[in-house]
Amino acid sequence: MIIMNNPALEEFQTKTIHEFSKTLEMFGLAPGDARLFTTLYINPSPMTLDDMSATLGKSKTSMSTGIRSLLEQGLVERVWVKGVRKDLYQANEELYRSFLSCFIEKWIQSANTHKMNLDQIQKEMKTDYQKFHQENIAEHANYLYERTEEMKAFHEWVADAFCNMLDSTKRGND
Amino acid sequence: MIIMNNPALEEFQTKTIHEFSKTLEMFGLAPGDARLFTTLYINPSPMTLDDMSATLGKSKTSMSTGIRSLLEQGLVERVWVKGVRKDLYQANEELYRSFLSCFIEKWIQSANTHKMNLDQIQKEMKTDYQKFHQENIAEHANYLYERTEEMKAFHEWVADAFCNMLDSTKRGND
DNA sequence: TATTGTGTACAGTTTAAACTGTACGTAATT
DNA sequence: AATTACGTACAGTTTAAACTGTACACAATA
Repeated sequence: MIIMNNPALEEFQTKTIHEFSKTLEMFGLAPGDARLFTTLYINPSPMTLDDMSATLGKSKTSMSTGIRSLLEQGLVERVWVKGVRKDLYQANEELYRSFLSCFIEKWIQSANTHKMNLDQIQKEMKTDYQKFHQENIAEHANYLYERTEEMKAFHEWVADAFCNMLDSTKRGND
Repeated sequence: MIIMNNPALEEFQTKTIHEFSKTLEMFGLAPGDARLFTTLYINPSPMTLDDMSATLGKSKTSMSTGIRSLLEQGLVERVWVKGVRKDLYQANEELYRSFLSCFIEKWIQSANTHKMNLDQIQKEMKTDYQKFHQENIAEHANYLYERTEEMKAFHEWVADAFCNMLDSTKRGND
C-alpha cells in the first residue's frame, strides 16, 4: 500500500500532500516537517524511514531528523509491529485534537512566557527610574513603560483567545 | 525622541523590541518584518527610513524593502508631516484590531483557499475513478479520497475557529 | 561470536534568504 | 534649469537553513 503503483493516483497523492502541507505551515510547522507529517497522515499504514524517503524523494537522514522533530512536537508516534525490525511511524490520529491542541498550547505558552519576560523588563526599568528622572528623559522612559504595559495586555488577550480555541477543540465541533 | 540619548534606556528599548518581535513572529511575520514593526510601534513619533536604519543598525535598503512588506500587509501606514521631505511611517494604531484582524483574516482566507483546492483535487479524482476501479486500486483511491474529505473538514473547522476569534476582537475584550 | 541490517552523528555541500553598497530615477529646492 | 536629497532597483555578498553521503554504534539474526 505504501509504494504507489499508479502514476495518476500518485500524482493526486503528491498534490494533496503539497496542498495540505501549506495549511500546516500556516501553523508554524517547518515546510519539511509539514510535508513529512502529511505524508504519514495520508498513508494507510505506518511507514518506515525508507518508505518516507521513497515517497518524498529525500535522503534517509532527512527523514530521521524530520521524524525526531515531529516526535518532539508530539505529532507523530512510533508503533511496533510484530516481526518488523524497522522503526514504524504514524501520524498521531485525530488531526484536530493532536495537531491543533499541540500548536495552540504552544502559542498559549509562548504568549505567557513573553508576557513574563516583559514584566521582568518592567521591573528592571523601575529600578533605574530615578536615574532616568534625573537625566531628564523621564518622558521617554514613561512612554516606553506604557508601551510594554500595552504589550503585556496584548499577550494576555492572545492567551485568552487561544484558550477559548482550545476549549472548543475539547468540546468537539465535529 | 527618536535617537536614544541614554544607554540604559536604549538597552531596555532593544530588549523590548526583541521580546515582542518574537511574539509577532509566532503569528507568521518574518523576523525582520517583526523587528521593524515593533520598532515603529514602540516609537512615540513616526519614523523615517534613516531613523529605522539607525535604530536597528541595518541598511537603508533593508528598511525600504521591509517597510514595503509591512505596507502590503496593512500593518504600517505612511503619514505626512508639513515641512518634512522624508517619508514618515508609523505602526497602524490599535495593535489588537489591526494586527490581529490582519493575520486572522489571512488565516481564514488561506483555510478557505486550501479547502477549495482540495475540492478541486477531489473532482479530478472522481473523473479518474473508473480507471482506478478497473486497475484494481480502488481501495487506495477511496482511502485517499476519504483523507482529503477529512482535510476539508479540518479546514472548515480552522476557518470557523478563527472567525470566532475575529468576532471577539471586534466585540473588544479590553 | 560473527554478520547483517538499521538509525543517527557528523562533516561537507547545496540552496535559499537576508542584507549591503552602488547607481539611478524622481521629486523638491534654489 | 540646475542642484540637492530621497527612495528603490539591482547585483553581489554574507549568513543560515536544508539536505546528502559516509561512517559508526547498536541491535537482531545466524
